Amino acid sequence: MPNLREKASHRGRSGEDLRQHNLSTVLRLVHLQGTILRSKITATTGLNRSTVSDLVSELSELGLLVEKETEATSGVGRPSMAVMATDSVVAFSVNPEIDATTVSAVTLSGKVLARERKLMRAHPTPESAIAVAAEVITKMRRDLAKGIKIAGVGVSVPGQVRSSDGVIRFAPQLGWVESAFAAALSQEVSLPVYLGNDASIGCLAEARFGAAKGVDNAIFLFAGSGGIGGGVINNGKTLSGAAGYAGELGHIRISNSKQVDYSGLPGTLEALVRRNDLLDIFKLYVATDEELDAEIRGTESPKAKKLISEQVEHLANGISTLVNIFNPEVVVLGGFLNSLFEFAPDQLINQMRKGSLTAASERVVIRKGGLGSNLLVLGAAELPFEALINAPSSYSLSGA
Amino acid sequence: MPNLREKASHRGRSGEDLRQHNLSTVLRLVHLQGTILRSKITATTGLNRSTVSDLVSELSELGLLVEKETEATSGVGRPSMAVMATDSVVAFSVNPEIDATTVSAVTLSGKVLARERKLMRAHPTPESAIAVAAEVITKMRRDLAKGIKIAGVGVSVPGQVRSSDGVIRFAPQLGWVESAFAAALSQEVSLPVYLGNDASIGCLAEARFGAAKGVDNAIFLFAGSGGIGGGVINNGKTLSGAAGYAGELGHIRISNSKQVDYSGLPGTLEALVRRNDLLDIFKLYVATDEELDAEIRGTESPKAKKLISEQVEHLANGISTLVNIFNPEVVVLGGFLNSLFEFAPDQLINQMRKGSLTAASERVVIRKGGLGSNLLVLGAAELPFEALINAPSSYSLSGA
DNA sequence: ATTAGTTTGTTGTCTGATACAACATAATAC
DNA sequence: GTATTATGTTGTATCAGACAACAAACTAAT
Repeated sequence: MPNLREKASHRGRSGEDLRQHNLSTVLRLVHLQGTILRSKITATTGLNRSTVSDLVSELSELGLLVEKETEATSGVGRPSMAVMATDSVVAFSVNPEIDATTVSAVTLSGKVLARERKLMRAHPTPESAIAVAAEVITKMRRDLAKGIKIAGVGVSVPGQVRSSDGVIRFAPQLGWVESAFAAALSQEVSLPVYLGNDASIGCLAEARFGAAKGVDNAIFLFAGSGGIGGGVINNGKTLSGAAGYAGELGHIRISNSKQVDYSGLPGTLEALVRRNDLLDIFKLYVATDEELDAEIRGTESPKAKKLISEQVEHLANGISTLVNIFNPEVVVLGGFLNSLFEFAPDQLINQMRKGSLTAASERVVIRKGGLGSNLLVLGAAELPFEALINAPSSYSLSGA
Repeated sequence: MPNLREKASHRGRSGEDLRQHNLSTVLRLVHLQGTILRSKITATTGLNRSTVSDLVSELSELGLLVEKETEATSGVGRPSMAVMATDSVVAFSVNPEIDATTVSAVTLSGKVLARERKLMRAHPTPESAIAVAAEVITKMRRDLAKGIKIAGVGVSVPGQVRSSDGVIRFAPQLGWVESAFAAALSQEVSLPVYLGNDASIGCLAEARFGAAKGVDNAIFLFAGSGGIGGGVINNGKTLSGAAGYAGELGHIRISNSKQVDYSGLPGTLEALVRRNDLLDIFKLYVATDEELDAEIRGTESPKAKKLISEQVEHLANGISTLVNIFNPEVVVLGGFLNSLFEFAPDQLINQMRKGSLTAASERVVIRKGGLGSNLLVLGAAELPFEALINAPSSYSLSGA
């Protein structure tokens, strides 16, 4: 028999857990909503007015949120207090890429205080990326106002991350293998460091603040220069899998083609929907998603149209499979996948329906990702914020 | 803004919820373990001895579990009381098939008290299946000892089920479309009726009592005469999707073949791994899984071997995709899929690894389903039991 | 302007659930 | 038989949330 004590599902709850849960619930609500009336918190949580009052003042004393009188009164009765997340708690988000490493400072209230993109001359190693990140974080930290507290660092990794210990298993574009990235960066900056797969993080951001806001069952497909990543929100929670590798939606096999993807797997979505093939046909070497989108929109070339159309079909086939598996409400497309969708929305939707069960696909909505360049910045910052929100009264915040 | 009150994630908890949660935790533990020492409950839940004592006696008074002195003492100290689920709470499970409808009575302690398989002369309609099920349930109920309470009825449906209202959307083998099965059966027997997809139910049963017992991340693939179904356990919970249709793992597209499956979708796992093709090659018209398994094991025909080998490859490709998506610890195979696996385990494993990410597949174990014919019986009974366990003190049990 | 009505914040009290400590009980070990 | 160990039982303490009463701050109607 496995050790049952380990399983959260079999743990009992005590009064203190109750308090923690309710503190978390209130803080999460405030964090997600930005600003929210205390009366709204009461209504949403179902807790008593006096309890909410108590919870809010405890969170206030912890320095996690701020109360403000509402000026604009709407309706009869005593106006309710507005509650908002503090600007004084910050998380850093780090996004290592092939040619640059970006570091940002994000407040618990969702403001991006600073962003710095450090171009890397040589192909980055984990060590060089850690050094750059540590340097920028240390500098930003000095520049922050006194009294600001740091929740930690979130890193979006274009590759597979073992969530339990923050090890990068394999990041094909960067060529990184088995790097204890979180531990090393944490050592450098003396802050807790959380790692996540970039697509999972993007999914989280879209589900919290973007195109799938408020949706409990969503799929996110995101394509960049390094292939196709994905994430899944099932019942409001990120699909994680046993070791945290779940959600590799680019690597679903949709064809018996021998064409391989960036991880060497044949016939997958990523192998058949290739940004580089599109760039080639437009004779582009490098292009931003915007430039590529403009080409796709404007092209009159039958050859290009044929290629695009084929990719739309492959994408639809991939989405079909995912719809059958997950029965989502929303499918969010990011990067050039959205350009494909907008090129031929009907073709994509029809082909998707052809390949999926009626019951599962009848209510599916396909949407464009809504957060643009802030996607990974906000998403990565959510990792330390999530840890903070899950343990508001015991989480150890660091000074600036 | 969506109505936040609806979302469980934003609900606060009060003291009563705490009690409910702890009662549920204890009852669930007892239900899953069969018999468990009170000291073990204390250790597992982390709750205080006195609290556990209190919880157990409340559940005892509710007639949900029984305490017994342990005779076999092991170790020093006062012997702990053994706690077991009562035999006096029963759920009925119903399994409609093309040629028969099976009804069983299962106790909360996991014993199958009765089972009756009613052959259906004509192709069953929802109405005829409901009539048969109601008749058998009523008879069994009369035969039960006095004092036995009924938790409800669980139905395993070979098709897509909308979990919210217990409507069968589409059951291809049975030819049923849009049937309010749960409501109708509930009307007949005056008991709460819960519906589930057969493969999801099988998955649940395997995860609770069978080959994936104690595993928090598992995939279940089950093949019968009606195609391939599947279920997913993610973080200990059944994957449900927005409307409850998630987990249609037979309908993942793995090839660009035009061959369609029983739902008319081309190139899917179900379209390419076909029981009927195997039957044909062995010149069988109908066969049990055991008979088919014997043929597969014993065949010397190169043609048959080739076909089997192809099916193994397709199955491996399907599993690859699922492994990439879900990163499970265990993949459980049921029905003839297990025969395919045992025919060529190395081929299947190698091909699976070829098609999946190293990180995701390195620890995957493929196993044979361990519950046999009790699979759906136990699984379907879990549906009402689950409802009971989630609200032990307020669930309304019916008399026998 | 005054008053009634409405909604929300605040305060003190009550209830209920779990923790804790002390004691009782039942086994083993020597 | 006594010491030791582990568990059940009982009474008390603590803590969190519910509830009721009241105060506060607004709108609307007269």
